[in-house]
Amino acid sequence: MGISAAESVIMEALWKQSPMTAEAIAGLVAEDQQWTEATVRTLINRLLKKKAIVAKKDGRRYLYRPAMKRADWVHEESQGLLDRMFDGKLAPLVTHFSQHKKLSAQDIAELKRLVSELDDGG
Amino acid sequence: MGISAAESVIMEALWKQSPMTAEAIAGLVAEDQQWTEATVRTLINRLLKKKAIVAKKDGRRYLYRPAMKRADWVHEESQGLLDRMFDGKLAPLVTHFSQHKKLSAQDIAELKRLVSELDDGG
DNA sequence: CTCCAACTATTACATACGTAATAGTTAGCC
DNA sequence: GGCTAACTATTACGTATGTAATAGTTGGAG
Repeated sequence: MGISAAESVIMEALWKQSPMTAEAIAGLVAEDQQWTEATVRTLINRLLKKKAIVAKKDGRRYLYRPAMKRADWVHEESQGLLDRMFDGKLAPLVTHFSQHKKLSAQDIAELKRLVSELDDGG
Repeated sequence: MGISAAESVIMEALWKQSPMTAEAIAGLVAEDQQWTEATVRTLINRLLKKKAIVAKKDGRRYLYRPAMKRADWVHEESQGLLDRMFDGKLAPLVTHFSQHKKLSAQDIAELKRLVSELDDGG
């Protein structure tokens, strides 16, 4: 259904740079993950099947690129979280963090700036 | 590892009211889910195994109650999302919503109030 | 005591996911 | 044109999850 955690590593690589060959993707993610190239290829194929990425033949190999925008994915995931635990709304999440995580002064400053800009810019 | 989506339905029921018997839980969640009582019992047992809930014998049956606070669970999940897609910080998530979801006037008012209170109360 | 009803515990099974190995195909080199 | 290296595609396998059925246990009614 959705993009799994492991698959999202591939997506992030492609959002950072694309199109890329499977080899290039493997190279990029190898910096953080302990995966073999076979694993990367499996994930690529699952993403293809899910239509989350597309492939275009380039000579003997394929070049892969995302079929969805990162912002859209981020939005789906975020809205999903809000729906599941914050009545679908952003404010209660902010409330939660303000009550539990003890936002840093910098976080608060950032939030204040954001909110004031919201007021301004629309 | 974590609490799955289906399992969280049981948790939410127990956070709403506890302790409860398996039957009572099944009754509560039956309003929203199409699950048989067997399914509810499976989920209860998995949550027990994960130590997310505890059982206490009450005569011939068990009473179940959460072993973790909802706020803690919400926090883990939320922080997980922030870590995975917002560099671990809250402000970028708010930025994302302000740019993409077109927050409603009410959302913005709420956010403004929250932020001003943050300033006040510490 | 024995049997049943009410509970709990065990087992089932399909799909998804994490992780990977092996098989199949094809573009070039000789 | 056939072989090999480089790619892709297929298959594998253990665990998690969603969903549930069946087996086992035990407190009470007779």
